[in-house]
Amino acid sequence: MMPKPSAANQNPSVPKSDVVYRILKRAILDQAFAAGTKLPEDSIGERLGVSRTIVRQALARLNGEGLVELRPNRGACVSHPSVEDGHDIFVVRRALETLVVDSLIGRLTPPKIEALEAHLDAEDKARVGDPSTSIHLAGEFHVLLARLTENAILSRYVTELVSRSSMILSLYGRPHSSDCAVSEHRTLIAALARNDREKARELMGHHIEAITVRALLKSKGEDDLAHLLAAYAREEGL
Amino acid sequence: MMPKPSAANQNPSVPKSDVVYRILKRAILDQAFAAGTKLPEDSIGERLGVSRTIVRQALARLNGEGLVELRPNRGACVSHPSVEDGHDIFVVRRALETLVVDSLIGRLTPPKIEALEAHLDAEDKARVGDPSTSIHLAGEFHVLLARLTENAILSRYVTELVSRSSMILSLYGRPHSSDCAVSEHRTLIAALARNDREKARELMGHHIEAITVRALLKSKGEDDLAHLLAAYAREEGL
DNA sequence: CTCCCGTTTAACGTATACATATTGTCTTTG
DNA sequence: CAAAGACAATATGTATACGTTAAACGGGAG
Repeated sequence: MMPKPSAANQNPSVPKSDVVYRILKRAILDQAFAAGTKLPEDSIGERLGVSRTIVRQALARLNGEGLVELRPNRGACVSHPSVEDGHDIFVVRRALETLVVDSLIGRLTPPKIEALEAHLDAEDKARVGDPSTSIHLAGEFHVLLARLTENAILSRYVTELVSRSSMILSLYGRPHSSDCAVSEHRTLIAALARNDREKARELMGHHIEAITVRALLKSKGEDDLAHLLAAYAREEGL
Repeated sequence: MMPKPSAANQNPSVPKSDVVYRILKRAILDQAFAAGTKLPEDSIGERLGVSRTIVRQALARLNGEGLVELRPNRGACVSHPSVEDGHDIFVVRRALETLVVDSLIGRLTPPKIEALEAHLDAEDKARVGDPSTSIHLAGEFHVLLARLTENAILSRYVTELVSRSSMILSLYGRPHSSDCAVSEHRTLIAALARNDREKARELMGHHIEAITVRALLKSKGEDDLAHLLAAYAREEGL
């Protein structure tokens, strides 16, 4: 049996903890680990050929981003956000992505617009291919948009929210909803390109709302076992 | 010399790394450490009576919140945000705090309003006392407001932004600017209490803008030595 | 006197070892 | 038979040790 999954020793100039962080993050977002899955430091470290120290750091970081829950003395597990968490996330996301649009108006240089359109093309191409890639690109679109504002904090927050949105979508969304319609992205970019602030804001608002509906649609009182039980327990006075 | 600063061993049910995290965070926000101060794991651990492991975790967490800069293989130091960072922070803060107001309208129960007014009274009392306490309370007001939305993500972001704002203020603000005028907080709460959404939004917007001006006022081309040097260097083609 | 390069030193990155807390199970007892 | 307590297994919390990197220093050549 091979001691490591693949890839020989990487350049040590990139800390291992970063590598493990990315691996775990990707695994979680790709739903390789279902929500609630326990993430023991030992097994992960052994599987990845690193010590617990590294895994621990990665888990702490993921916890900071809301992807991993860290229960003291009880181990880490993949986050299982509630429907309420979902609402909270999308409410904040709408505010911040509207700010993204605002920040971008009047500051989108031609090369930036090109980058965006290149991304749209990629999204289109992926639409007929791997659905996993398609979903990933749809999220990346929003991340790219945020990054173009050159506002580091805004970019970081949007990135985090997009990640968590994708968790919400996988938990409560339609089985194979295509996340974001590419056409909505296109019309938004068009409005941005002609510096139509009001239209762009409106489009982004509607777009996020559409995503919200898709992500939380299935949630009309099903599937969120923990949440339902909590409701019943409350009725019983527990 | 005493091996530990004070306080006997605490309950081990609260992880030491949390304690160290809070100590360092407070120290940074109280400006006990100036911006740019190096934070070597060894010395801090020795001083606090914990191992490097603990300090390391705390530093990583602070880095995640933007209070500490973590240069690979070169150690950690207190963040030294630029004026541009300051602008970025306040832009996002305005968007999110406006969202806070929006979320609160129509949902402020009497006990919540009482809590807010109690805080305002505390702010008033502190105004004549310790200026450090006063500044701290002014920030806490915004944190409290955000927490009352019961939106965990929103609350976390606002808390983080308030922390970073205080760093900006200490770096670029007027020497003894009183951060937030308590009166601005009072009028805002009044508007919230009578569910006047438009007025409350407007007041919050103006308030954040006022804070922004106070925090970045001194920055008209002075004090930010590194930034200025960088500008000159750029002119000289360096 | 200045610049370059090998040496030194301090600090980080990582692994490992020990201590401790929690969970599930088994036994015992009413 | 059910419930309470003890024990073992598992996994985390923390400390320490080792290897390596990068900044600091000092000597020699130009």
